[in-house]
Amino acid sequence: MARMERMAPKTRRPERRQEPLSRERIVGAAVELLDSVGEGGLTFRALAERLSTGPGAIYWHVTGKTELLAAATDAVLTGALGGDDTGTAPQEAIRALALGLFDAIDAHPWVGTQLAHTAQSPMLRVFERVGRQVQALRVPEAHWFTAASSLMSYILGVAGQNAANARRARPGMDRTEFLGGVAAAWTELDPEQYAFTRSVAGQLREHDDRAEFVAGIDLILGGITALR
Amino acid sequence: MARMERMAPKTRRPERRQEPLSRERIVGAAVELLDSVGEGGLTFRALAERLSTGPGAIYWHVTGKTELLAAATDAVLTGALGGDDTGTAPQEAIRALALGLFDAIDAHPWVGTQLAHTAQSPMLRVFERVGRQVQALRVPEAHWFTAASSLMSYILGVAGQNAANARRARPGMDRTEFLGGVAAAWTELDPEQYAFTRSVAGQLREHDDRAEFVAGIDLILGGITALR
DNA sequence: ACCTGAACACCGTTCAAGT
DNA sequence: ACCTGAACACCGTTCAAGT
Repeated sequence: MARMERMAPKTRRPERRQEPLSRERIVGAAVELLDSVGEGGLTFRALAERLSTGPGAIYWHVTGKTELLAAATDAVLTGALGGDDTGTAPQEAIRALALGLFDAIDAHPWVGTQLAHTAQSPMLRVFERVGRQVQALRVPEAHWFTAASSLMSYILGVAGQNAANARRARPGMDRTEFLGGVAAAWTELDPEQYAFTRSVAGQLREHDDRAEFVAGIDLILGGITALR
Repeated sequence: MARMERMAPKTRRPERRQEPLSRERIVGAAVELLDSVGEGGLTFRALAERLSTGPGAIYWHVTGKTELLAAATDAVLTGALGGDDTGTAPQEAIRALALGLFDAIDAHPWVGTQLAHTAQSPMLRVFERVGRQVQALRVPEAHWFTAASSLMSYILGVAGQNAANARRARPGMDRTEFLGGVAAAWTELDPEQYAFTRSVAGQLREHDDRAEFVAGIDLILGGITALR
């Protein structure tokens, strides 16, 4: 009896009584659903069940599925943009920002798809963050726009494609095992049509998406700093 | 009566008798439907009507919607990969290839979305084409994979995002009018949160997606050639 | 071998009715 | 003001039946 000191709280544990529905709770549940069951799993009925209501209730807080997906995307991206760059060298700040987005999209692959659909406002925030570092790199003003938009496009574009690749592999498969399989497939391609691809199959096997991603950033940064 | 020389052809116009269904015709009709009514308009029922059959007939030639979309994407991308690079300087060949893809995706914006979903084989073809030019640039072999995959990711990623932007603007709106509107909106952003974005609103106004796209390629090419 | 079209299970969205 | 849940219109896919 003394064993499990179950000092009952004075007030009953609050029964997990249904908090009221809210845009915030809905978007949160949507993100969870997207993460666990994928884009096809996000259904107003499934979402309603998870929130223990009817599907119609959701429409009181959200105009429809499009807005719901946009809000979910926004939530994830906002989380990834949390860091603070003050005091960091511009190149390093850009790498950190890029990796934050890369990891967020890798963890929530459906965000990659959404980026192509909506997501106006998060993109603007990315643009601003990148742009400030471009300024800090002392790039001539005439090149600011090009430099910032190239970087942003690369970051979001590549992160999105990486997520797509990840989705293709995923089914519990081990990473190196997967890469090995693809590399093996490359080796069996037609030697004439795919001479180059075959020649880098080995590099694929020991390749690291994340490192490759940063390497691409550095290529662009190299091009940008050459502008001054 | 002589006015409209309606010289009736000897043989009756061939009645446009129903050619038999085929994977090719189905994919062609799907591309047309996607172009004209967008991704939401591609329906087995709509497609069947356009081909004057029932929806079930399509399943004899195609396993489902996923394969249909992949095939449509493949068809467009294959068309864009038509050119021949032999005899062109590598940098120029890469720009041409990139622009071909950019224009194709711009003309068929739904391809941008699909790139994030499937499209394994067309990506491999892009990779090979880009890779050969990377070799021609005399990049050290250890960097082949990184250089080629950075370029490909940038090309497909940016082209896809451009298509998404285009879709946002499209409704018949004039291009410069549209850019002017966005630039004006940028000018009204919070000066503290969006200092950089506001400062390049003018550059946005006179900016050219296509030129910007190539400028980004050149940045990467700059970084790549710095590797040797 | 190929096509037909009704039928099935499921979806986003609406809305009268409730509290 | 907010929630309920049946109902509507529509979707991808299947399949027995036809030719």
